[in-house]
Amino acid sequence: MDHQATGTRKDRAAVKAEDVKVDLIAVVVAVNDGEPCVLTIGQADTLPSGPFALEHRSPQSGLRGWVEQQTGHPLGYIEQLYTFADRDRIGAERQQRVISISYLALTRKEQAGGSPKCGWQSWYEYFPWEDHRSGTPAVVLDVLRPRLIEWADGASDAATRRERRLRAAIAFGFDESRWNEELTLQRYELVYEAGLVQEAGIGRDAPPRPLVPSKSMIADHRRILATAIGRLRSKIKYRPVVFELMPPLFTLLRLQRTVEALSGRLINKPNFRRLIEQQELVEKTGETTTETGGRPAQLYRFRHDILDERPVAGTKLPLTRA
Amino acid sequence: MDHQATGTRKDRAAVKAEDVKVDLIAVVVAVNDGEPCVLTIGQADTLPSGPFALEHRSPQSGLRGWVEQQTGHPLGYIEQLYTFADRDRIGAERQQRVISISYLALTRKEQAGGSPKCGWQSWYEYFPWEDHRSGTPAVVLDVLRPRLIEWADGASDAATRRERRLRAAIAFGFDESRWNEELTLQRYELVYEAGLVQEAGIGRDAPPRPLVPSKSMIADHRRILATAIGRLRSKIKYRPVVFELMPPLFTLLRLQRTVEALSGRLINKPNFRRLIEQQELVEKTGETTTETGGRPAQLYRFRHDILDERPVAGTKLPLTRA
DNA sequence: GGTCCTTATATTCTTTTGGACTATAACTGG
DNA sequence: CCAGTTATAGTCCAAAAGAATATAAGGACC
Repeated sequence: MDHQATGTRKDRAAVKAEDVKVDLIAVVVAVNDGEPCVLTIGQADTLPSGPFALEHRSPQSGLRGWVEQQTGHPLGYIEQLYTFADRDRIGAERQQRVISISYLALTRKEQAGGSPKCGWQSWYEYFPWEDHRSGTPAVVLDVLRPRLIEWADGASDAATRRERRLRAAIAFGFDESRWNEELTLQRYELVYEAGLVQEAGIGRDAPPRPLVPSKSMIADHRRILATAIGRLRSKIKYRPVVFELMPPLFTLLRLQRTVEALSGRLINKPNFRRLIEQQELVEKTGETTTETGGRPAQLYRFRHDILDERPVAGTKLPLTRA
Repeated sequence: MDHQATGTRKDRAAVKAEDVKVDLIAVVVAVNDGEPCVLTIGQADTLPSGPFALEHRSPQSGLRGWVEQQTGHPLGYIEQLYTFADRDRIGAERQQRVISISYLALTRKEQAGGSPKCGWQSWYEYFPWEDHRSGTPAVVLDVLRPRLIEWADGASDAATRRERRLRAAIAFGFDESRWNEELTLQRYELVYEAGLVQEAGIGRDAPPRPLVPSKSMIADHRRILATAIGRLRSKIKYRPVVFELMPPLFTLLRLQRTVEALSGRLINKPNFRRLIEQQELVEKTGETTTETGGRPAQLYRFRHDILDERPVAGTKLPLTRA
């Protein structure tokens, strides 16, 4: 039992002396040319991060510092994501605790000239099964589905087999259930448990199952990214955070494409416009642009003052109903 | 600028040597006799907590241990709330970093015999302005409203005055805006900034403003509780977590009273029943009870299997519309 | 035993919302 | 000037959500 291992308050001095490391880690998101992107550093696929130091007033301010230093990008909107602190999440056997406080940050690519050592990666390179903008991707039907069924049926007892099949069906929308774009983390965990991604093999008796083609990340950064995607996909439905990703002036179609990029699914155009307009989140500037081809489009601007007036205003994708 | 103070990666050794303390802290919630309650320990109003130690596999398991040891209560549902880590959140001047990973846990009072050193406190004793079940409480209209306006008008420049008035109006639903029960944290922060709670005076030149009558908690535990309440009020709308607070068998009215206790507002009875029934979250047991007085009520049971079938099923209070 | 009170349960009506669809307008490029 | 492309406006319908009312079934009290 856990509580027998916790010790008493007298142990506190001993606890302090342990080797604890606290990291700040950022998932910086932008949408470039209709692709949702995440900021990475170095050669490997690594999220910007750095130790939480005593000089930092708050973790947020520390994070801003690290990201700006490592990537040259100033951060605007920041939101705490999750604190990862399980014992064997990093190195399996090292007697060291690594606590990572993760954050979701939203910016635009053009914000500043990035350093050479960082770059934007489409998040669908890490999660090719998450992009349903052109219908269900082939990798889901041809690769994931059979492998997951195989994994489910590989369980020793019938109850586990049933449970695994059910989880897979819900997460990926196999049987009657529909695709739910918010279940990014659950899907990643399934794929991980089934041993279908590279990082799943580390530190255990890896079954020689062939992998689902996708880019990996170091340590558990891919899990952190999955957490961020799920959170963002959920959040755009009830908070007007998309505008953090938009330039000052934009057309309604561009706004729609941005939301579609994030959610990974298409939206009905007239309904999207109606929703945006009736919420009064944006206002016309009077200017138009012909850069879109076809009839010139109105340029809109986000009404920043609305943030003060309405606390829970949302973008409300027309995706809600079952 | 923050990033100039962060140092480089070479500082890591020095960072490790710093005095960092990581705590786990729990907001354990139950609903007893129609009152939403939080579990506290000791004489003072203190949330159960303990240091995060290397023996703990995960923070969750560590938390379970501490709470069970300090209160005798085993925990069921646990969810990470927020990680508090600002520098001067505990002692003002000590050169020590305290990081608190906070969790929201849901149980029932009857779960087990609690230790003598712990007890349940109605959370409306800490937040008397949050209970709108009998209409807007007097303390909001008679005390908070005038004091907050006074505080807003005390600002030096006109812009700040306007902004403060607006924030107060939105958070408390003063002018045209309606009461939004999810804004618990925003309201606490306003009350805190205005110096109307006891703990606001610590470590700064406290203005001699009379306080709003309410119970306080040690350190920043009241803020953590506010965070938990807001999160829970939001969550019951889209996830069936209320049932963690219910006994195995219950009547629909009791379920409604529980939701009302949490959200702090009344719900239309027929609509609530319809909503619950059409979602198929519960099933009749066939048994009835006469303990409610009046016509005997059907006893229902939560359909636990629904959790496997539908990921995003919610309780959906009839509170959504503006 | 009947009356009244209490609570449970069923039903109706109406407004609002959100999803699908169609039509028209305005520009570009050949 | 015609085809193609995109922008914008409007209609229709089904589902959801709010409010209110009616009926059922027990207990308490006289």
